[in-house]
Amino acid sequence: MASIKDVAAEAGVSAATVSRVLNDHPSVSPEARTRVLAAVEALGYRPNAVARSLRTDQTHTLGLVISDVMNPYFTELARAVEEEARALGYSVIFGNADERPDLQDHHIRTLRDRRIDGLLVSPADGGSPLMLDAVRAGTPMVFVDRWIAGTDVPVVRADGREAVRDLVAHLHGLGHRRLAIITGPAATTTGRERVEAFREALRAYDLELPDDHIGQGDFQAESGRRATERFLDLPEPPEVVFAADNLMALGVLDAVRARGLRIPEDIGLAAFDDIPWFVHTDPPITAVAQPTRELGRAAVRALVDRIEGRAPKSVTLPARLVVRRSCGEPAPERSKP
Amino acid sequence: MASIKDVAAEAGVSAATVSRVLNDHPSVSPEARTRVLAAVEALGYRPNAVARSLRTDQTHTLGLVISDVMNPYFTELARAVEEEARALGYSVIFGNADERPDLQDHHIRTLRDRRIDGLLVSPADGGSPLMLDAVRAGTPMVFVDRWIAGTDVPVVRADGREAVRDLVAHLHGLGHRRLAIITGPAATTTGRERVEAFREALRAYDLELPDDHIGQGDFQAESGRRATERFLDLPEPPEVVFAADNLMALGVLDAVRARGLRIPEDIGLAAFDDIPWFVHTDPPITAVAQPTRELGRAAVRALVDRIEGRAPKSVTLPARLVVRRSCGEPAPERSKP
DNA sequence: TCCCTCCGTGTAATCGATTCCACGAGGAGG
DNA sequence: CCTCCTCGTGGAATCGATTACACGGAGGGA
Repeated sequence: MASIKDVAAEAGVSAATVSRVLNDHPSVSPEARTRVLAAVEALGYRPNAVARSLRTDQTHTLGLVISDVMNPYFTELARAVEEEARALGYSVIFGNADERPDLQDHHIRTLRDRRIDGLLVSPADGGSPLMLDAVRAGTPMVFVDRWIAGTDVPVVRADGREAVRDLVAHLHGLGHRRLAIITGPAATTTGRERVEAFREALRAYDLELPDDHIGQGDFQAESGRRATERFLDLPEPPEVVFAADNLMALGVLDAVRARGLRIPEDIGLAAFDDIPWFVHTDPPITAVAQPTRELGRAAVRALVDRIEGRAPKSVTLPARLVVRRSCGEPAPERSKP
Repeated sequence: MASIKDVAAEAGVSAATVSRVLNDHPSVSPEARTRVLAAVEALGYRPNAVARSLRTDQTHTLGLVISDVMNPYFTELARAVEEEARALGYSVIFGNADERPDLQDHHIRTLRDRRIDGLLVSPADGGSPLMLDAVRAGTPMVFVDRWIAGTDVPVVRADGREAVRDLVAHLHGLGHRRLAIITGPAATTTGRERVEAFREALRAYDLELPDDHIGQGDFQAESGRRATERFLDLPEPPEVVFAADNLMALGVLDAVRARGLRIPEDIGLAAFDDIPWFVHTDPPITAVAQPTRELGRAAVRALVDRIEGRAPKSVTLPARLVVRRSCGEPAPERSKP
């Protein structure tokens, strides 16, 4: 692979001049410029990003540590992050933590070893020493979706409070009174917040949220299945289950189907996170939709602001309720008569 | 951030010795080794991967250029690739080509600029000059899922021929005779092969595949919708539609639902690629399942073999039919009486 | 005419590692 | 006791870029 010296030789100038042309430094004569450009063309020269990074201490690469790639919500987030990063001239290295703090640490470590310019994290836990080290060491960082308290890292996230209130209003309007929730890990902010928002919304209708109506989940399908089975074994099972993410909703579907029960006739279902497939499940699922792409874009912008010396700002975007049929009473349909 | 010199100073040895300890070179005295290790610990030193890469000409990074991240099949593939790569000591940089050749080229270019050790590609087209350049330049490469003829790049893929035969047998057994297919882009091998396999399987039952029963799709949901509408507008619409990927199957679902028709009563549906959600759609969808994780792992192993100087081998794994209810006649269910 | 300034360019240092080579000490063998 | 080999170590070159600095020549002002 041709190096800058080869180009310099071909163009009959020094490597310094080639570098100046490539970084369009002002003081290069027009003749030198054209000769260099011709040599670059002739050799198909491409600057070695590794060497450049070593010298400039910039990799133009961002790290994204995501809790679970198989979760469509995070997939969409990742896609949006990559798009915006590309638009701003950055590449992205993804790390899939699979909700495991040890894997999360692994990725943070290797990403920092590679001297990425900044880190986008959706923490799987309350913050490992390693992550806090990274923050303290001054690695530019932005939290997305989930965050860790007690740091001054900017946070880009959705606020579901309003949408959860709308959901409870919707359920109450349909006559449901015994509502249950399957939460995420208490170590995650989203795990805690979503129960809190739900509890608060219930309070407005003088509804209770007894402990046996709170299923402890981990944002994975299997935990949704287990929690649902426990609900169904209750002497008086809940009328509606609210899953705090889309994968656990899948688990609910599984469990309900395994017992030969039907949604919404036997039990209702709602989910946090809306994804394309929810339109096509049996039945279509009512969900709280996050502005996922905007979150991804905003997160990258905040991180790049931080990297390039501008003040990054935290962003909170509203989520909204999308009513479908999984809690009873069909949403208006446009089917032909 | 501490460098090797800082460690050397702290340990009272030269940088060369530190390097030797870290790469466990045999000739280092035990005392020097412990002093260096202590200094590394004390300073929290981590080698700069950028500098190391410049010197050794190895980045321990693979590039994965995928046609569409939002497609669950590729997501699963990406996950498997990252897992296996991690196990072998490599990181992965993903590039999402979104089925666009220009984006694919962009990613190949920036990945090569970053001097990735090898490239895993699922080509969105028949091979751009840039991709062929990369092959000719000797960049270690492996094609996964899709491939490009006329290169000696190893290919890791699934063979769906047998499973498609099983599918046609299944459909024929259910009494269906007018079968249609929605294909992928003719520029992709999977786009072409799947029609070919289908056509061949039909021939065994003396069934025709008239042109108006071939919908030209592009592996995206919208094209599945459009093709289905055209099928439904036919004087005698097909009895079953076979979508050549899971996203186009989603489009079929959309189109059928929009007309107020039902699956499988009014029209049957089968898909290439099985994904978790197909169990939960209305109705559950019959699909040809690829051994996605094994493909991902095998692809990484082949690529790493190539990188590390061993002879890489192409791998073809069989796909298999998973029968559900979307073509009629329920599959055996374990629901309680 | 002389001097100062500015412009274009090349030389060399630098980033942080790895690795070749040389050197001194110590042990083995003659 | 001398020679030779091995072992542990440090010095210095190297990877491919960027960039501070020096230098020569041209041009302008006094």
